[in-house]
Amino acid sequence: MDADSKGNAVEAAGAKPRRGHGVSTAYDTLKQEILELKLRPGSPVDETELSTRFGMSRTPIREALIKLANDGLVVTLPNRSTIVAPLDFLELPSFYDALTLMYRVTTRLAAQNRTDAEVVRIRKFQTDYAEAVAAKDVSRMIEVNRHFHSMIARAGKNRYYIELFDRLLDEGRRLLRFYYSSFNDELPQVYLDEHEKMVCAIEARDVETADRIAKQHADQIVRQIQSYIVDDRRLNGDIAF
Amino acid sequence: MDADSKGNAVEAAGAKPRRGHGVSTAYDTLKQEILELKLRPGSPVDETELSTRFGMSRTPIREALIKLANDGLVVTLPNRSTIVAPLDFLELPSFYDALTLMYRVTTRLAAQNRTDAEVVRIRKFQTDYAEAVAAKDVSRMIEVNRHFHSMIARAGKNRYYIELFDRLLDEGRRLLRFYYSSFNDELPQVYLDEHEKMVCAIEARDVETADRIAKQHADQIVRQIQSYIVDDRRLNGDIAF
DNA sequence: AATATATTTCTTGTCGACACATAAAATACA
DNA sequence: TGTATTTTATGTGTCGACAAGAAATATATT
Repeated sequence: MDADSKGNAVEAAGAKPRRGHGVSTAYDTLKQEILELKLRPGSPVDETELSTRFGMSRTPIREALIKLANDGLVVTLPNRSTIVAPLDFLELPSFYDALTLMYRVTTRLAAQNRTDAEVVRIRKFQTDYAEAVAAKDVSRMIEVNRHFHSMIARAGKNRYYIELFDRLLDEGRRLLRFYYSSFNDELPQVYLDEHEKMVCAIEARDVETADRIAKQHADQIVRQIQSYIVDDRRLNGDIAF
Repeated sequence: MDADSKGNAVEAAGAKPRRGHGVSTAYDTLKQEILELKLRPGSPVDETELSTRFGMSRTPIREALIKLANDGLVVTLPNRSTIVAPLDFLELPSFYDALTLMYRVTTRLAAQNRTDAEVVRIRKFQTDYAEAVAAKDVSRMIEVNRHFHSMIARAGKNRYYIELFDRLLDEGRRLLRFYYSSFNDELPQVYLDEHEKMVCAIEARDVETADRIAKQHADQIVRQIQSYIVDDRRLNGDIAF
């Protein structure tokens, strides 16, 4: 399972790793792998193993793990190994609540504070998303979707909302990944339309409409995740009969 | 200025510091000092100096600083000394906005989800606050105020809101500290009354009232900070004439 | 004298090693 | 056979040291 993952991220021989690139590469790589579920939720993360894998000392690994712990992507058990943060289904209601609120607030603020340049950048992600849908590249869809909404939050220019929202979007990315097998071809089109309306409202500086669409969009996503979970339950439930 | 601060946090000789208490003591102490403005915003934080001061290696100091950086209390300049996060007045509008929203959301949720035990604990902080007001202990007032609202957020039981709110409350603590000289004796009583109404609404599970009081309370605090800043400007403005 | 270059200094980023704490394994005991 | 205790093993927490990078100082050059 992790046999081939060893050594594939080792710096190429002869490369000169700049001072301080150790932590960032470890952090970025691990974050990506956690979000894409290449590292399974709950699985242990061995510092020593990572240090050999990344070809660096344990110190930068350690610092990267602390950052990941602060992002909520990893849980540190004192004196014992740290593990990839589990997907806690009991906390899903909190997640839905916060996600919906942040969708609304960031989209509202974007409609208020956007610059023209930011609208252009948001539209770029929207076309990227459309391409991913056309290509049926689910992985890319999930990633671009995250960037799309993150860009909207940035146009809102509230540092606190941006950080929380990014975190929620990452968590959502893990959830969607977890259930991406049940993705059917209908839903992406709904998202695409909602995104379009959202961009238009932001461009028109129509705060109330932006708010309404954001709420609608959030509800849509929450319903989707919930339906995934129901489907999942049904599969496991078969055994009981 | 920092002459007497050296060595006052060194572990007593002969004490056996448990494994892992290094980072937490450094983290807690530094956090406290930053929030109380004993460490001035923008001032450099030297790892080596701290390691001698706390009587431990640079490694745990480093890890504590990374955590503080993630809390936004410290800014790390690559290959350069890290500094205590400056109070950025340009970001105050964002801060007001987020603080108000979090006041409302957490108080709403507390009214919805509180247990009886939590109401008791919230009331405890309320009486502590009253005592601090009676004793005119501004420092304690600011600290207890933070715990009071943090406890309300905890009663709301949304992890994401709790974390963001705690961070905002800490930032607010620094701001209040910065201007605490202008504290007059009228305002604390207003807060006390509002807190009382807030607890009653939470106890009665009256979500709408809780929301209204929270907004009112947030506006009150924002106005206070703003008036402080206006007074501050006026002082500096005199030079221009 | 002013600018450009070399040197020194100082702090961070990284390393390898060691000691401690916890879990798992092995043993003793009822 | 099941439970309590000791032993081993594995991985973390901490340390001291070294090297790289940037600012500050000194030196050289026009």
